[in-house]
Amino acid sequence: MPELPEVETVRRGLAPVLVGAKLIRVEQRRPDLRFPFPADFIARLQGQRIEALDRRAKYLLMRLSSGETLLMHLGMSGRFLIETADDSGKNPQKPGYFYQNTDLSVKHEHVVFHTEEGHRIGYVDPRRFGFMDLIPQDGCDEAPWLRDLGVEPLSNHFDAVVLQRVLAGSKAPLKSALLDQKRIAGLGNIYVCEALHRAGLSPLRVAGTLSGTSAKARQRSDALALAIRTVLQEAVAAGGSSLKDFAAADGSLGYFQHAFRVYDQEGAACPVQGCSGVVERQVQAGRSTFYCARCQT
DNA sequence: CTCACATCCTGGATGC
DNA sequence: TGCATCCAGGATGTGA
Repeated sequence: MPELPEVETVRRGLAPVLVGAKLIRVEQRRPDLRFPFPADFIARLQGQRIEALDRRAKYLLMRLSSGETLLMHLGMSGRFLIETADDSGKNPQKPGYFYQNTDLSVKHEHVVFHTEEGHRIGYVDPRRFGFMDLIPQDGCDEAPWLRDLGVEPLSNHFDAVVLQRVLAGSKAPLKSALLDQKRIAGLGNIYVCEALHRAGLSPLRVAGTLSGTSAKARQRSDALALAIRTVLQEAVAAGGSSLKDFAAADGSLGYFQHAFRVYDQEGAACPVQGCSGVVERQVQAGRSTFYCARCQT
């Protein structure tokens, strides 16, 4: 579930259950995910009260009463499964929640949080590209995971001028530059493709061409900054995107995938009014890029 | 420094 | 049905 809108959706789903709750028991089912769990992981969590649940880029940050922060990254396939004490598995699904205890979610449930309030929150991650760490709350922006992250695209600190600055001098393809978390934090493959299409910009264009003082560069960076904000806002409002993997097990109700204009739409007509192009797929830096070569220039 | 690429891991879809 | 192959939302470390 891993781009910014999906992580934000998870945060909003978990917050009502976790914020203010006390962790009375934590289970750790294996020594590592993508990386080893930190030393004394269980002991540093059990007994802590959760004071807040924040998000930075694609990271979830659980603020603990001990003064530490539990940092969690969902990788490609990480998700949370929430059950309440009186939940016999028949409760209706709620946005951002994953209820069904399928074989897959049991087999790949690596961490379980039990709260004093009677909730059981399982972390399920088949591919184990996710990870967890404990970092100090004071100066947590200086933690290695967060230190080099770029601007938060939904914050007030992001606009066309900032976009021009972070792309200045880059000879990388625009698509690759936007995926670079050091420049803008939180974009992934889907929303980069979608934002570029909305802005009418080619993923193959040299990123640095959006910088500079020409009217064209200004116009392009304006369009892209707006497209990035808009697509992320719409996706967050839709509860993120639920993709086809683990379809039977996936209890997510995010529905932004129905609003994709180019992502995973190879061969479809370009949805731009008056454009006669067809959505193409091209591999860039080892990953699929979807775009319309006619209206994205 | 910047960029392209392989790599970690598992499961699903597709093709023979 | 079985098996091989390819693909997937991410990010890091390497080597050029």
